[in-house]
Amino acid sequence: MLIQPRTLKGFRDYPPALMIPREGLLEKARRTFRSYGFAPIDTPALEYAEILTGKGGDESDKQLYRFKDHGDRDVALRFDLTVPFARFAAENIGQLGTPFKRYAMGPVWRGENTQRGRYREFWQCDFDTIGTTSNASDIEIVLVIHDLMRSLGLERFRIHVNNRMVLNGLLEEIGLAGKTTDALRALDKLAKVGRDGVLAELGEKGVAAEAGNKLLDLAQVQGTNDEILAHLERDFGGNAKTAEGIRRLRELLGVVRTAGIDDARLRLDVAIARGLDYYTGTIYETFLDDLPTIGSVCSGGRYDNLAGLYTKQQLPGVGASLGLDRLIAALEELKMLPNVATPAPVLMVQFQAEYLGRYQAMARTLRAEGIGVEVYPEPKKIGAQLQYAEKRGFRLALIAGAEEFEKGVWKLKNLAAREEKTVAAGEVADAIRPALAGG
RNA sequence: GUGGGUGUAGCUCAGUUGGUUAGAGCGCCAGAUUGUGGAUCUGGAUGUCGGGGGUUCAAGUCCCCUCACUCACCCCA
Repeated sequence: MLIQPRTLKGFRDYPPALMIPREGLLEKARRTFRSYGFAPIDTPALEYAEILTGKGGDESDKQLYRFKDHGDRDVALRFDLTVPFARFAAENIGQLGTPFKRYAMGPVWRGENTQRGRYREFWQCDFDTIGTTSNASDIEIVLVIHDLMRSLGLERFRIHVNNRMVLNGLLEEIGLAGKTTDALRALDKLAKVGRDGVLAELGEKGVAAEAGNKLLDLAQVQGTNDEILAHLERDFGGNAKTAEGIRRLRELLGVVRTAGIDDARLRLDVAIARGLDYYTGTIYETFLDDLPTIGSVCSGGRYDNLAGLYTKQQLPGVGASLGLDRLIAALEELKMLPNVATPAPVLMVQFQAEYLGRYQAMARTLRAEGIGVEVYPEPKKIGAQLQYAEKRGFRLALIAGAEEFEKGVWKLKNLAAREEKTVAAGEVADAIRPALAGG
């Protein structure tokens, strides 16, 4: 009896067509993080359950993959990279010193129901700064998100920002301080369920219609980012928390603008709150203009108390996380993924088997020049080999037989253009480079 | 986790009120074409109808269970 080959719900295989762009995105993300001075770290997939529970709220506890290991230890798979980082920081901050900036990329697991762009195993690319409450770090996160998205080839996106202090202050002022979580969760759905929907949910949670309306009025203030801030300040600037939140947001907008980023990229959105309980200040979400329904592809915020669960030392932090698999799902849907199943751009046609040695010699020469070359393994008909090359997404093919070797030349074929030119043996690499440069 | 939808060839799908050997397009393979792939022609292979069980003389079609995908809720990357 054969075992049926299959994967678990929410867990996936990654064929070359997914893995090649995936590795490309990871490489670009890595370069961006490093360019800002974030240093790489990694932490285990498995942690003591007590490290992870109670950090993201009830919901993330429910979603935890949790079990007893062979030593009867209560363990769980990480559901994000931020909580393990807080544990790591608490353990090692003495050696690391502050401020400390790190990036980490790896899989996380959440046992929730699947949906488009939503899996039970997915990769996050996290970047965080800990050890400082300086708003400069909050602002830098916006710059990183922006440059990250651009480096990944995305132009049409918008970074939504908010600050929990603004919301917390507002809630205090309208008498909802005790219902912060309920109120924020309801408010978070504004874009989805509309004003009446939010009011209804607030009503269920015991919030009076008057307070609910007040909250919504504020969350729905229209205008430019600056106008919204001015409006909030006028009405609630007297509250210390709100005032501080506004100050930070205003500085953020100003610095980002001065740093040369288009205002239209940033959207002050008082309605976003984020479900994770550990956020305390600035909040970020990033949406694709062409596919907003897939959700935020890069989110995060400031968490000033997270590491406090593991150490008495004050370790505030701020950061965000790129949802790699969700982003790839979006790119796939937007047909922005190249249909390439080969990581090497050049196919060496095995035209006449007796010249295999010469083919391999040329392939090695090119590889030494940094050009990826695959030598076709069988001396099949040239047409068949070219067809293989096109199907896999090779850019160029090299062809040579007795005639060419006699003259000391190679035929270099551009697969897409179906154009062929003859190149002297010593100039093959030079001829290939410009042909590959054009995207 | 809750509720709705879907699941037929590699892909996109058709398949009438249950009724013989389950179809189309595209793709794939071989040949026409033993130094060159987008065309044409000829020939060819395609499937446990997601899986299991049941009703029936008879199930792709009806019922139950299960798995996966998908949408909504919830939550989130």
